[in-house]
Amino acid sequence: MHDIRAIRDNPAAFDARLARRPAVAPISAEILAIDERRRARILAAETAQAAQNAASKEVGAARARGEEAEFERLRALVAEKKAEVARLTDEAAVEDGRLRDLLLSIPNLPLDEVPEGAGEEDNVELRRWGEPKAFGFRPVEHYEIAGVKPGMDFATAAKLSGARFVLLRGAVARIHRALAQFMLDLHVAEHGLTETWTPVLVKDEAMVGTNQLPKFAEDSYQTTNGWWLIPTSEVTLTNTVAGDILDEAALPIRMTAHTQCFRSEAGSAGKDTAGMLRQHQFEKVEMVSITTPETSLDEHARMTRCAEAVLERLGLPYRTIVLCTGDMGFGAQKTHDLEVWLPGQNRYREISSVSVCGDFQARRMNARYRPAGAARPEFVHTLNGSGLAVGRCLIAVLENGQTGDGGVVLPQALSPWLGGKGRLTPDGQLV
RNA sequence: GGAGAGGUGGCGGAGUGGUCGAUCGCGCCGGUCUCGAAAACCGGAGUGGGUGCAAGCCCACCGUGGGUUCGAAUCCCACCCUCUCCGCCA
Repeated sequence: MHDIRAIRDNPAAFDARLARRPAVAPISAEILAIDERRRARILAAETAQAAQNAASKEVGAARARGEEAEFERLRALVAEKKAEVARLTDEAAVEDGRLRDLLLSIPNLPLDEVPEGAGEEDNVELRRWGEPKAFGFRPVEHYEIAGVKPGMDFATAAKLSGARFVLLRGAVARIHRALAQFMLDLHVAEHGLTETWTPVLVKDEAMVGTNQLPKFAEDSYQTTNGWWLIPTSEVTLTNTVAGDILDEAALPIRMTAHTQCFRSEAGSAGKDTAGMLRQHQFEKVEMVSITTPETSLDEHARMTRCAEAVLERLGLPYRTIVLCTGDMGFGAQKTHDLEVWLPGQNRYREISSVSVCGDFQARRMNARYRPAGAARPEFVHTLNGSGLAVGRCLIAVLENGQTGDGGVVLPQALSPWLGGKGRLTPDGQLV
């Protein structure tokens, strides 16, 4: 959410920065018009309230002095003011709600350094790591690998749940689990993140805090009693500090969690329907940092490195790109995407997204810290990043390790979580 | 799900109709004392909003939302949350 004072101070600058996102019209004039109405109503309501309070104080005094006529006069005055206050505060609340709704629906401002662009095609590659392997055969997609087929069962999942679900079994299920454990252990032991286990059902306000609501309700699932299934543990991890005033010494807070994630994939009909690239339910190891404003950009670089480290340990070729203004998510100031090489598709595909949100989410969830020595609390900065999407990582491991005969050589780094085993045979055995 | 207890400022904990934004203790900040520190003593400090060049002034906030009353932290209603016990249960 945006700072209304900042918009008031320099509406043109706000519009200009916002305009760097495509298809966003100038909106400061509308905001300021509502804000002016709002402030006028507040002023009127508070003036009336002050008058009521003053009269109300005199009422008691008049009665104590036994001035019956004065008592009755003041009583009537209070009653009159009271009605006025009720009407004016209602009006003020309407305008206040209108302003808040509008502010909640406006995306974050891209940092100046973010490249301008309309969409995916304008993203800028920052670096590449690893060489796509030269196979002596035509590599296939993960679900086409003979050794994978027995362990990746879309038909049974469809029987249970429908399209965009998968059931993993045997060796493939174990590799999937190993990947998640490997990621968590790496982040905890070597990157210093705090392992966290969170609910996956949350209240509205948590979803508002991390900007899934109010605008993107159709992308998530809701239970009959109103809970939302988290689309990412960014929601729970980031909202751990909602409403808090933290000591500066407590920052940065670095968390990681491995959770189920649920997405309706509304609007993605026909896209990535084969295999387990895009599912309604998937696992992700997420990273979230809470920092001071001064350190959030450094933290963004650090978090990106944490995600990259996962792919490097697994020996998976990837590239790191910075998203252009047209491809960036709603809450981000700047986003790095990691794209892993998928030989079956002969292209790089997104496997991680690392974003710095500045104080955008902190304002929504009222998360602050008290700078050392200073008097007033300030909003924290929040960051989130996948480290990594487990299902997609499984795909990458399987496709990059395929040997052409239906088998797969697995990354050495996973060995401790695979009981020392390192290969998937063409008939689906882990050996 | 049932019964009971409770939700007050960074923490603990008073306060059951007005003068309470709220006693007090701890912690925090500044000062006196000290070579320095501790102790002691003195002083300061909540959050948000409105208004003003500013000093300041005004409004709101005692879990949340309603209500009663001239007036609510205090009374009433609903809801949420926490704790204890019971039930059920991975």
